[in-house]
Amino acid sequence: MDVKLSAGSTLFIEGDKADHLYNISHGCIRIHKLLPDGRRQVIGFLTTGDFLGFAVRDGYAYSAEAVTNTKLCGFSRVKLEHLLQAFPAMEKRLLGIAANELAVAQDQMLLLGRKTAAERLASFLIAFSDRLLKADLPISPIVLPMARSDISDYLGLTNETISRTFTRFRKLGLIELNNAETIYIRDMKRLRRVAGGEEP
Amino acid sequence: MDVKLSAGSTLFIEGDKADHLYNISHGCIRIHKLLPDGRRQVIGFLTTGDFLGFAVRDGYAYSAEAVTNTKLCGFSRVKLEHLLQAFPAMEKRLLGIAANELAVAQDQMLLLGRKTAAERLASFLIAFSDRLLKADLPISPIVLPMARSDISDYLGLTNETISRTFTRFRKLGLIELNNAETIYIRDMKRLRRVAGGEEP
DNA sequence: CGCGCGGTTGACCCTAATCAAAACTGGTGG
DNA sequence: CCACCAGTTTTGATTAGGGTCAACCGCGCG
Repeated sequence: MDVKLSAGSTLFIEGDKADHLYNISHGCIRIHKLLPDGRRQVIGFLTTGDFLGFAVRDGYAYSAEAVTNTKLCGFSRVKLEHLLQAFPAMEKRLLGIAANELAVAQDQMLLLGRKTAAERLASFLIAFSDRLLKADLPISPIVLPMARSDISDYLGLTNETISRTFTRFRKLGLIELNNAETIYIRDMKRLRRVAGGEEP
Repeated sequence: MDVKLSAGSTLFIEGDKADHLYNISHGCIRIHKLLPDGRRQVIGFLTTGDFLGFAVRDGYAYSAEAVTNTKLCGFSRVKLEHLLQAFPAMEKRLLGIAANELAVAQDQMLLLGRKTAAERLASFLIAFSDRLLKADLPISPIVLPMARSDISDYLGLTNETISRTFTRFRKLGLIELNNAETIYIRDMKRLRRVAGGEEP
């Protein structure tokens, strides 16, 4: 079943009954968790081809919102159950996807627990660039669909720190910015070293 | 195939060829990632019954070391493949386990990205307590098998901060410590509120 | 007994957060 | 077309939470 979301709108929120699994046909979705006082952690950004809505218990563990206009393909949980019955090979594929998500999540733990602001932002840019490359999309410039506040909540920082770090990178000749969304990577090698924590 | 590890010894390190999946028969395993300069992020602590060694690519994504003397049951990847062929239901179980791990990892992202030191330590104690409860083990006192440095690297903090926060909790009457390992929770309700970010 | 290691405590520092304001940006309507 | 406004981004000044460095404590072990 197809779902269309316009930028900024909500697909579901944390705790909603998790009756669907979605696959993104086109667009960008942001998933996040909130603390009672409003502090937000963005868990990830999902794009074309990504799955969304794995849930262990009966409720979603996070909220999902559209960053850009997005089209999704939704499978009801019961229908999915039948589908898996019919194509057991799919289960293996889902397991592979979940294991991959897990590895990504663990990388993000390293980032959030131990990396500096510069290392976090560099890692983010590198990951974004690698994702473009793997999707056979043009890799330069990088056009960020999400706001600074989304990036900061993803990296465990504030808007101000993101902004300052961007200008620092600019002054170091690592990147170039036209406007806030459009980024040219000028020194990929050094940016990678920063992302890996090998360079101050 | 059974494996015995004595406290402190290494099961595998990040990048090793991931040819086995393990199930912990008894003991406690710590998994972690390192940055080139030695900064460490502990990804998790695994105990009796937990699985260990899901790997997407051909290498493990983290290192695994024994916290206490540990006994594990190891399945070679090929044998596992056969096992899954024979018992397809097992795949569904593995998927469930992976999805659960993913949810735990996402909670940890919220913790690492947005929680204060006090909230992190409280969350850790609550999670430990809940795990004891779920395993039908005595819940008081909590006996921590791991060192302060393990806890700090798990929570993205330093030993000193962990230590200071323990004494703060002690002074607030939230917990009581006999020695460094043995902890009595004295005000579970407030500790839970701190863990959830609802109390300063 | 004394050594060593892990843990605690103290003094000070630094990174990133907070608070505040200016610069842009895009959209609306006169 | 341009002035205005609201929201986002950038920049600046100051603060604070947790890190770093160092001393001290306490316990187990050779």
